[in-house]
Amino acid sequence: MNDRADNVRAQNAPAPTSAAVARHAGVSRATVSYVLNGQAAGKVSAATQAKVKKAAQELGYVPHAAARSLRSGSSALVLIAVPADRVPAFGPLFSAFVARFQTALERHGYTGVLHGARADRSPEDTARAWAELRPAAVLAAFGAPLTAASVGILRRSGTRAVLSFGPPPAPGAHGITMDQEEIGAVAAAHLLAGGRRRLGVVVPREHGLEPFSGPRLAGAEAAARVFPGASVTALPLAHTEESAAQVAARVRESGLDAVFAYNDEYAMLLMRALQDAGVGIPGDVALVGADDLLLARLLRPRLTSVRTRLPEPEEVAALVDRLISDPSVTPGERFRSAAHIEVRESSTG
Amino acid sequence: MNDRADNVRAQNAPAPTSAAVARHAGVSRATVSYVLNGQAAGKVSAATQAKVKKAAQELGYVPHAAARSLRSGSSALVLIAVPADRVPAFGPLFSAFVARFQTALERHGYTGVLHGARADRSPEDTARAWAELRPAAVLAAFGAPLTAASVGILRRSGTRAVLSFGPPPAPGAHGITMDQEEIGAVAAAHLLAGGRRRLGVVVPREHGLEPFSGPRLAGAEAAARVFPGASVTALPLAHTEESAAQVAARVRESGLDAVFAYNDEYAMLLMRALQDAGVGIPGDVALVGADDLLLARLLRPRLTSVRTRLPEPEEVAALVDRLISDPSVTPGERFRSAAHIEVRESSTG
DNA sequence: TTGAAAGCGGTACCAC
DNA sequence: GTGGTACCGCTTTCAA
Repeated sequence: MNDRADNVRAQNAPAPTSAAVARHAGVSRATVSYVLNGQAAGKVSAATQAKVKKAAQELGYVPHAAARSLRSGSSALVLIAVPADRVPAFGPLFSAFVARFQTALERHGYTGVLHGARADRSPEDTARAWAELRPAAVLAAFGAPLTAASVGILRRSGTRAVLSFGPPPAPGAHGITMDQEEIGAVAAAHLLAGGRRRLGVVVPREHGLEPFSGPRLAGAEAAARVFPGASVTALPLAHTEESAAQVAARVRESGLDAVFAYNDEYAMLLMRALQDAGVGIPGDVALVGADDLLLARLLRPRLTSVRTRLPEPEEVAALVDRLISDPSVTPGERFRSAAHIEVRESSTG
Repeated sequence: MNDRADNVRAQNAPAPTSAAVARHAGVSRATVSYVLNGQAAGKVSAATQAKVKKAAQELGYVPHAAARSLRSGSSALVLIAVPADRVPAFGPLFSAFVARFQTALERHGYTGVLHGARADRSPEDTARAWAELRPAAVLAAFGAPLTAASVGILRRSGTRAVLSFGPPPAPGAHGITMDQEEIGAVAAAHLLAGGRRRLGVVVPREHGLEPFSGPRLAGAEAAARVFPGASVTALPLAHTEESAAQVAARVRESGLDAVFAYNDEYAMLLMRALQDAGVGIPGDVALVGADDLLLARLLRPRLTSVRTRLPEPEEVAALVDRLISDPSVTPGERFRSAAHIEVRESSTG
């Protein structure tokens, strides 16, 4: 073991290039390129191929992705953009999606990487930062900023596919849309059908969830409009116990008889606060969450939850691949989620 | 709106290059480079600078990061590698870390991206995949495969810093180590000090958590060894209700009086199952989780939880920056977490 | 103050 | 079957 010496060597010795491999194998760079890219069939003799592979092996040669994509004019990079300050808010559903999506992309020959978009920049600056990497595709997830202008920046700089994952797509982008309004509407419709009329809808205070909370609230309001005597109250709630206690008090004072809590995690928070405040669930207040996490089944009472199916990561990867191959396809929505409600104890009775 | 035409244009018109900007501004490529990189002071007249900037603006020019790093010989990319199949298991703590880490890196001039490492590849193949991107640094988090050989591959291909985040570092890598044994030891010591002697330790069945669950179990066993009459039983548990019910039954039958449940999420799962099985907490069984999520305070009884502080993302970013600037620094551990236990109702009495 | 040109690492056409 | 070489977009020395 001689770490120190290794380090010094590592910083002095430049990375082996294909030219180095060629020299070491006694062939030309062209030959190296053919062999190492499987273009050697009928061009390079088996003996030469073996020599080249051996040389590459011995030198520890690793191709330089940047040089390759510079020459070929297209990169294998797929950017999965998420708003950096909201990452913690997404939870296990999205994490699982990303993990499988990256794997699926790799099978199609792409490298998917997650890139956090800073919130303190304009959508255009953000798009320029992405465009510098010359990705083959950008998937802007969950409200990562995407405007018509930023789509233009990306496309002009050679990005072959721009997709919006979550919110409706910006003009020029393809969309994999999860209908947030429907989630609110389904939750509210269930509560109204159960006889509740004074609905509260949690609106997270956490910055950046507006693209979700707004439409969910709107969907609930729309559903309530068709029920005579129904009302909907917005309930701003931060993800802390203090805030939950305040909202619980407010729920009691204003005599609400049902709450759609944005998602399961806010629902758990609020359920505790309501119970601590002596509010019976579902007796006094019916409670509905969303996402249908395992969490929902673990709460007591078990939590009714609206589940919106995410698309299969493999399908999205295939779509991205298709769009990269043929970017002339007219932008449009390719997937629209359907919301389904899993009724449990927290909203019945 | 003419999306179709825009698309066709987008695929035909190549991305504007610095040469295009030069032509459009009527200057040389060199001048463009100086102006756009702030090297223009005392070299280029103000009038020319304005011309260049205007031209870049008009053409929608975005520099090509690959070409730049190819020429300059160093990239601004920092790879945050995580095992793809384990991403969902990490939870909000790590997500928040990554978000802030990326932001901090950006302030140092780097671009941090999350890269999922497929589990079905050898550590060396994985390292080669990373090396193709020629990152300035690689942070292998939470058991992304890192061996002495893969560190070598990275360093030889020009990666200036290789860090391990979580497990102890492989030879040649720097380490930001979170001591898993200590977590188990602290939990067990607390339970033993409270008079419990028949300890169970949850070992998640989910693949890929072994680097954490193993040491946590070992730490608990070590702590138990100094208490006469104390025993430790490993409790394999999958993250499902069925599995939890089975483990709960087993806990009751084998007369365990305390369980360290790996983390808060498994603790919640098991708490429910135990309560459903009529086991009193903390009366019959004391329960301890880890991570100290908000979740822990929301459970009833409130959950005792071992918290291990993560390093500040800003500090890690600064460390990465320093290592990139001076890669000759001898590898070593730069941070070692300290575990702290937050005692609540689930383990007292 | 500006421009010409070399070259980073790889690819692929064309000639031998 | 193999090698020479132009070129991808950008930076940077060296001359003008």
